[in-house]
Amino acid sequence: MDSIVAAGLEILAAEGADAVTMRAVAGKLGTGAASLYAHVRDKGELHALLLDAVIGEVDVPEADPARWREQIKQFCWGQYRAMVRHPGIAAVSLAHIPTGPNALRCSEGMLAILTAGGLSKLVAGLAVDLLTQYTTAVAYEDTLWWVRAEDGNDPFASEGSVVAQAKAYFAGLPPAEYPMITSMVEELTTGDGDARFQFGLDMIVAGLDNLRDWRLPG
Amino acid sequence: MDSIVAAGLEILAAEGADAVTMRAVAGKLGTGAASLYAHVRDKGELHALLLDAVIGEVDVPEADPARWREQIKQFCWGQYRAMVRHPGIAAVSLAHIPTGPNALRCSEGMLAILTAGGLSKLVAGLAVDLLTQYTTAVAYEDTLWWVRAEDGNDPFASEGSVVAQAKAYFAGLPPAEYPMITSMVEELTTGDGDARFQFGLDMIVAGLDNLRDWRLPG
DNA sequence: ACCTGAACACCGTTCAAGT
DNA sequence: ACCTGAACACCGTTCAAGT
Repeated sequence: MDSIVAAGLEILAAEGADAVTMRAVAGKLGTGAASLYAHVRDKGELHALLLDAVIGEVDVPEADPARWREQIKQFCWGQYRAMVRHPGIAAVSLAHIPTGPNALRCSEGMLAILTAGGLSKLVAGLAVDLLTQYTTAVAYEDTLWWVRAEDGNDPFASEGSVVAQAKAYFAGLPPAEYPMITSMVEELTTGDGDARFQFGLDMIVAGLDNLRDWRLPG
Repeated sequence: MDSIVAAGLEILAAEGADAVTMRAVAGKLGTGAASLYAHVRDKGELHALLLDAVIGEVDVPEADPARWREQIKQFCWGQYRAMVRHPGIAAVSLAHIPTGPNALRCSEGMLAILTAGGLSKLVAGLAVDLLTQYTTAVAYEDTLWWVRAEDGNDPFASEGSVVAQAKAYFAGLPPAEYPMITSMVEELTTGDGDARFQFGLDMIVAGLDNLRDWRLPG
């Protein structure tokens, strides 16, 4: 059952989330797909196990009230890097909403950091969801590039050329119809995944700072 | 080719994104799956067409510099509601990163509103990605509940009982291991999808207000 | 208890053949 | 140009049969 997770992670890294099929995992273990059902209820549970294994690699810092902004950013960077280390897992996370033991440990740690920082319980809870979702979504977008570069037939496909392609696409649009986009080509295509992730983190933390006592409408 | 989109949207609404197969769409049209390939390159293009059709329902307000905060929130609410009206489309959007003509029109309008509000071009561009991603992710989470309620065998499954289930789950955790979560059960499970979406919007706009001249690191 | 092969009911996509 | 049936190479899952 542990070797099942290991085999799944190998396939995930090599061929992406869609390639983690019952048959492929069983094949890597030298057996048939039906054998897996003795250890795992279905494909969804297998994916959930992979997800929680990856989340287990993320460090959660002890809450230090004076440094909550750095700490929450540091944690999210750890989660982001763990997902980038396992390309494809972000897709699994988006499809599942993680609830395994390691995910709980992360939520617990994030709540400790955020409430130590003076956020209300309600805002801390909402922030945990929002930060997790944001981190996952950016990691997912990064791996979309990876998959596309992988199975495209252009041997020069790489992160650089994807940006170049986007730049050419925006620049080629009719300026009359798209005055904003065509006048902002440079700004729209600058910055790699890491820089863009940093922007979102800075922005979310700034937003939390301003809404630490936000209340439900009505 | 227009009827293909209509058939796809019908299946999407009735059975979710996974049910929009070539065979199902062709079946609804009284033909075979192979016939669709005369009008559409592959399943991905079909999904992209559905996505752009839904995005076409979203209104984009004329930029009014004094009201950029309300305007951008209003736009995102429109996009959110359009996706909730077509359960399942959010999953398609997450998998594709929309680039159709209607998506371009939306990006153009958002950039106009945000730059009118005084955000730098760089921040406006990053904000468009972030807001679109946030809106899609929340709509997607909403429809996850919907799907689960749909195919669960519990006839009482509904939004209310999902929350009740989560509440019971959190309350049942060992307090020694999860002191934060168990002491915040009420706050963690309060607020429906709409209220949570509003929180994120308020937070993102507050964050943008504080980072309107953010620059790339280094 | 665990594993297996074979089968069932599905997929997306291709392709030769028709009109 | 458009449509079709049949086929290919896959899926997840079940189940009777083995050890």
